[in-house]
Amino acid sequence: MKELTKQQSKVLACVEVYLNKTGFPPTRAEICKELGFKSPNAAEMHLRALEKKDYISIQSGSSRGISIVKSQQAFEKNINQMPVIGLVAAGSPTLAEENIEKRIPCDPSMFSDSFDYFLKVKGLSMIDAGIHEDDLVAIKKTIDVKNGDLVVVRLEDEVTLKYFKKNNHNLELIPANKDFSTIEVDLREQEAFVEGKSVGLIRTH
Amino acid sequence: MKELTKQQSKVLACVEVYLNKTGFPPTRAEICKELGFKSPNAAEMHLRALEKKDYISIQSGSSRGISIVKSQQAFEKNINQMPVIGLVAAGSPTLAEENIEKRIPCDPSMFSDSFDYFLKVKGLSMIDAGIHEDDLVAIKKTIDVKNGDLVVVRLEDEVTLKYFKKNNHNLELIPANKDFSTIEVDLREQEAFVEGKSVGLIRTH
DNA sequence: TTATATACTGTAAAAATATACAGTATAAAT
DNA sequence: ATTTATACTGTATATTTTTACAGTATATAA
Repeated sequence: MKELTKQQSKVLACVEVYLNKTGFPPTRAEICKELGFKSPNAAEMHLRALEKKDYISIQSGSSRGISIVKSQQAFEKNINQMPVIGLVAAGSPTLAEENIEKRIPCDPSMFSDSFDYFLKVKGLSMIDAGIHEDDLVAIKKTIDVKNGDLVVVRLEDEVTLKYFKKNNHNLELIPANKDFSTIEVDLREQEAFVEGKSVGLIRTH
Repeated sequence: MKELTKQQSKVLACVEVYLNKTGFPPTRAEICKELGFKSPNAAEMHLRALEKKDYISIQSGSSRGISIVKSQQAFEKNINQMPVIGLVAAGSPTLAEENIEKRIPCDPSMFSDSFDYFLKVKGLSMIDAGIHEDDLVAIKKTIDVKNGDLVVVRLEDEVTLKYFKKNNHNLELIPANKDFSTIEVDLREQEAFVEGKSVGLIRTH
C-alpha cells in the first residue's frame, strides 16, 4: 500500500469528513476553503495523487465525482445489531452467544472510530469520567493502545475498564474515582491482556 | 410519517442505488436517464417533494447536493441518519438544515424510547449527572414531561438542558453541578417552552 | 549542478448542473 | 364543473464545477 504524504492525507481526511457530514463529496473549491488553499489546482493535484495511489476514484467530468476506495478510517457503513456484553463475566469478554445480553441496532461507524461490541459498565470506578453504572461503552478490539486511553484489560480472570498508563514493565490501570486505587502490575510477574479500547459511550435515560 | 407516491419512491430508490454504486448522489439529468424522464424538471419536482416529506435534504445551489435523511431500505430496519444540533444556537433547536452539524447513523429506537435528534451539550451544568461538554443527548420531542426528567427547555431565546421540577406555576430547572444555580421561573410572569426530553446519551471517546 | 517530486498561486474557459418558467395531460376531490 | 394534486415535456440561463495551462518556491536525490 502506497504511503500518503501529509498533505494528501489531509485532503483525504477532508473528503471523508465532508462526506460523512453532508452525504456527498466536496468540490475542489470546498476542499481549498477547508484546508486554506487559494487555488483549486492545489486540491486537484492532491486528488490526482490520491487517485493514482488508489485511495479514491474520480469520475472524470462529473461534479463532486469523488468516491472513497480505501478509507483512512476504514469506515464501514453497514448497520449491525451490535452486541452488549456484561462486565460481570469472568474471563475474556468473548462474543460467545451466552455472554451477549442483548443487541442494539446501530452503525459500527457511529463514533469516530469503528467498534466491535458494547461493554456494560459495573461499578463506579470511572464515575469522575462521567461513566456510570450500566452505561454501555463501545469497545474496539485492538492491542494498539496508548497512555491515557480508556481500555479494557484482563488480569487473570478479572476484566476491568480503566485508564491505561505503561512505563516499561510497569502497567498502571487508573480509575476515575478517588475512592478507588490504581491497579499496579509488574508485567515481569503478571500477565495483562489488552482486550480493546473505548471509542464511545451510550446511556439510556 | 408522510407516505410517498409511487414515482417519488422510485426516485428515492434511484438516488439510493446511485449513491451505493458510485459513492456520490446523481444529478437531475442522471435520474431522468435512469427512470426514462425526458425533462430534468421531472426529477426536480420529485426531489422537491421528497425534501418536503423529509426523506432527503437538498443543498441549494450545489451540484449533486442530495443527502438521504430517511432511507427507504433503512426505514424497514429503522435506521436513520439522526441529526445533531448544537445547543449554541439561540432560539428553538430547530431541525432546519443550517442547524444540523452532522448526522449519525443509528436506530431511533436504540434507546428505551424513540428520539428525534441529538443535542450537542455545551457547558458543564450537568457534569454531576455524567453529562459532559460535547456529549450528544438524544432528545424526544414532547411536552409530556414529569418531575425529575432531563428536559430541553426554552426561556425566551435561551435553550437549556436541565432536570425538570414543576409545582403549579413554579418551574425549577435544576442543574447537576454545585457551581450552578437552579433557574426558577414563575410561569405567570415568564413563558417556558418544553422542547423535549432526553431518552439517552452518546459520547465519542 | 541538474533533475525530480511536492506543494502550491492565479487565471481562464469549457462543460456540467441546478433551477426557473411556460406548458400539457390525467385522475381524483369538491 | 372546477379546482387540486400528480406527473410530466421542453427550453433557457445563471451558476457551479472541472480542468487545462502558465508560473513560483522548496527540498531532496543523482
